[in-house]
Amino acid sequence: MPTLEKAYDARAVEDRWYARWESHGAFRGKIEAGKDPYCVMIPPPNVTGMLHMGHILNNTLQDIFVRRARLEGKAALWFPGTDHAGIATQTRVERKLRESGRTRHDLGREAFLEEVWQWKEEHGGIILNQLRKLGASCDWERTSFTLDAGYSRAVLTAFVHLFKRGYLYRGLRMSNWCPVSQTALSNEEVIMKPQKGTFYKMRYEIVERPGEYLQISTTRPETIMGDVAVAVHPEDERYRDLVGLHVWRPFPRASIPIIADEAVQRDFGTGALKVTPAHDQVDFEIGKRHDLPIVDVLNPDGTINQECGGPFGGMERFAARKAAAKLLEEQGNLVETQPYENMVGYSERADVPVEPRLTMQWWLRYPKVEEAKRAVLDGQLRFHPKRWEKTYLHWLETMERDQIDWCVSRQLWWGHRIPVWYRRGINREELDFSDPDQVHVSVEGPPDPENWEQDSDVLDTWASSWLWPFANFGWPDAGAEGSELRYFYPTSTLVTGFDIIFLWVARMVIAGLEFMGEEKEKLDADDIERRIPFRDVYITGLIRDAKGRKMSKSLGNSPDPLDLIGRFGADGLRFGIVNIAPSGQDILFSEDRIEVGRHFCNKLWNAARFRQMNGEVLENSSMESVTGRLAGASLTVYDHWILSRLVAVTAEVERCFKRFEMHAYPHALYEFFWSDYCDWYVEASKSRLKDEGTRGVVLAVQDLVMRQFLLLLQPITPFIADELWTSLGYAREDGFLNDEAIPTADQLKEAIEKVAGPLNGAAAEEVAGVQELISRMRAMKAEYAVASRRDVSFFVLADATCRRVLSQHEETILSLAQVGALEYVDIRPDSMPAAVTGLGTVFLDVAKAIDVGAERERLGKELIKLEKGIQAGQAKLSNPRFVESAPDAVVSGARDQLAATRAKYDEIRKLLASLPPSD
RNA sequence: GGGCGCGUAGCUCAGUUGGUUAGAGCGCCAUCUUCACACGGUGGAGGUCCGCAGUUCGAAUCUGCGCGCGCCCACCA
Repeated sequence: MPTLEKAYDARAVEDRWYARWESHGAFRGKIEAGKDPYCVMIPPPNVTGMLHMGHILNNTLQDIFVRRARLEGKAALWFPGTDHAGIATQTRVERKLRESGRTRHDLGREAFLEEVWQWKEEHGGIILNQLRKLGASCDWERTSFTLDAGYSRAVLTAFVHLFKRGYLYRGLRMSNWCPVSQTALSNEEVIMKPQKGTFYKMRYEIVERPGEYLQISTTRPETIMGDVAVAVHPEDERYRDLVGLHVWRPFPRASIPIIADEAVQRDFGTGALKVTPAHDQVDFEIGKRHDLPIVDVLNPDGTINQECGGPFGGMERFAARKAAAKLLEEQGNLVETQPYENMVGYSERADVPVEPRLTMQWWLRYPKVEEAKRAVLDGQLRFHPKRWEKTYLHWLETMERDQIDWCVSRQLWWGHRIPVWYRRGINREELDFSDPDQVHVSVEGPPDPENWEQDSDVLDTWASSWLWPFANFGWPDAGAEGSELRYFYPTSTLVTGFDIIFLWVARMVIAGLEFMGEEKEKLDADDIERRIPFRDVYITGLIRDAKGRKMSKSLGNSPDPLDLIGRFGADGLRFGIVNIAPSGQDILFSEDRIEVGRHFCNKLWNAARFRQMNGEVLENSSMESVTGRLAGASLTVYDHWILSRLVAVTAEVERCFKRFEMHAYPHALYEFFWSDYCDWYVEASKSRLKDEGTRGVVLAVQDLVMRQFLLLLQPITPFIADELWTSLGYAREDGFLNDEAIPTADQLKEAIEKVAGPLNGAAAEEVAGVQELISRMRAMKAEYAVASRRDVSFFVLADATCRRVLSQHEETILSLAQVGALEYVDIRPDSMPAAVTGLGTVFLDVAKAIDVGAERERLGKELIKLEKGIQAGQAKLSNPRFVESAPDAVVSGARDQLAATRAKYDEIRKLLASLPPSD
């Protein structure tokens, strides 16, 4: 058995253990007869991504759930993989090409895709190795990728099904266009941001009344060329007589009608709206209602086009805005400008304003929205913390009410190409999608490909990752009785951030409901139960810096997780980050806040070291072999107390997992181990360790505590747990903590009581009394500046009952309070500082004259505190309604407390009276 | 405009069916290098639980109003 070093060195331990785990296949998830399945699907990181703090928190929590499940005897599987991340990855490779002066179009589709695959081979999967450093217990042999052949087949199959079931359609609609990525985006990929700009008030001359003008406000004068009408509210008195007339559009000069439409807000701006159907959703709808032409003035890259762009053809859109304003001014048509801030949609990826643009896209009408809501309302799918259920439901309700469809096509090359073929030579504008001679939709493609042309778009990445929970198990081919899909699906817990509840979580639920079973229009409760992709969703907060700012590259406030692992240890980082994560709120990160994790590991390490130094490690390979050493032994009150606390902390951890209160989990571990075990139990048992006759019992208790504690701890700090598991002799031959079963609180209690008899329920109270006494004695020593002296004595004034307790604990008291002797007295010694405790009054023998004034003040302060307590207690107990209505336990508790407080109060009064008069 | 949440010690947060005289970590002050651990021990200072009103025998906890802050959703150009 190697001796442990003085300070814990995580580096020396962690890599070694991970390699052992992996080579022994410790994380392999498989069907195990008689065991309950437990499956976590990793939220697939972008294949070219790097580990950031969000991943650390998220994946630590997943690992905690999975490792705990293993200890609870479940067949656990953590399924890893990466996401092809269409826009992000394609953009990266295009950027690289641009460095050598090329674009993807120079290469052509096929050659470009080869380039991307090449990039993926070189740079993909770095993040997976980083997760190994963190200790993630993924089943790496399964590592999935959303563009793998099998996965792609699932994606295309889903598309074909949805098309055949009538949920997918192609349509010319207003969509969010990113001029940088040059593709359409879904609403969820557009982020609204406040943008400072200008509000331009301008005037259009009325055609039928030369010299008269209509004033119009806009933030976008660069789209004037696309104006096809001016709209006012039908009930707006100011403009009623103008409806039906025309105004002159200033450039290119043209006569456009003044129309009335209810979509116009009378009290906004001038109450007259320029209508640009090609570049605004509202305008588009007004255009439809009034049968207006559509004039598109933009190119796909956001520049103004030559055909309709009038004088600004070729200009970049924001330059054109300024130029248009200038031209208005020159024409005398600009009435005034004012600074203005409005919300503008930005492309999430490219971080530029998106353009509402009329384009031909594939749209998905969401199926099973009603069922997705019911899954949560009926409690089959649970969010933790629960309040996120409202966010989820709210989004689904909006989708349903406003019939918002999902734009699933992207004008990219990197992704799943849409499995739709159009017969060559047919006008694409007038296709009949129900005619298989014109449009072919299948996974395999048409049998005569030479006569067809495939849709050039690919699918939104989220339209592949929404199948993640079942596509990874081989759907649509798998699903037979006895298959992994049957065994592990629905998966157990999903851990993710609230930012993708819409993008991913809700859509996975919908996909599960739609595909995990026979095609069915309406689902009943049993169907929902079987089809949902997971039962529990644990939502994490966002990691921010210490000032509450989002972490970002540009701020440079995002620490490198690998660097942190190097300095704190993966265990230290894991413990630290979970320890500071409040329940479902954002997390303010700073290094000194996670230091506690490293310190805790070191404390644990040294406690194990202390155990090692005090006696040979004995046969410890099962709980019974440890408890067996307690048989027939006489346990002290401290033993009873710490073993009761061990049972209690085991129950507390069980509660944390059951209720998904993961912030309370490290707190419970920390407090038990540091305060109860190290500060009190280990310290109090030191004297018994020096005695041959009692050492064995103490070591057995320590071994039992450490064993159970390592099992409780392993999910959060797996490396050090396994290291100590082995060095303290708990490991079976070549085994891991990973393979062990954790005793439940009930099992632990039963095992202890079987050999040692019932645990003493009153031990806690007795220990608390001794702890109070010791603390008071230490405090007095510190106040009188004799803290470092061990030869001071205390006099004790106590009744017979207390004396009996004190004498039983005398050795502990002397050693923990660092006192030479306790001397029992029957009368109050004069002129000594004193403290009143539940076990009697203690007097510090300072062996010199005390400062009477200071002592009087000290006691006086305490008297005031006690007085307040007495008043509160009296007020309560003299109220008959309290005595009648409060539970008996509360009333008797209040009585006991009042009595104890009174006793202390009286004793202090006597102490004060016994002090000599201060002059 | 609609929705969600937060306000407790200098800082970050616990406090889950209302029940003793409100807690932790960090920071701060003092003290100790005593044979597990200075990544440590011991002691201490520090709080009108945002405010007001209400319900109750009893409120940090429940209700209402107000103040301050954060986030999400949303087509007022």
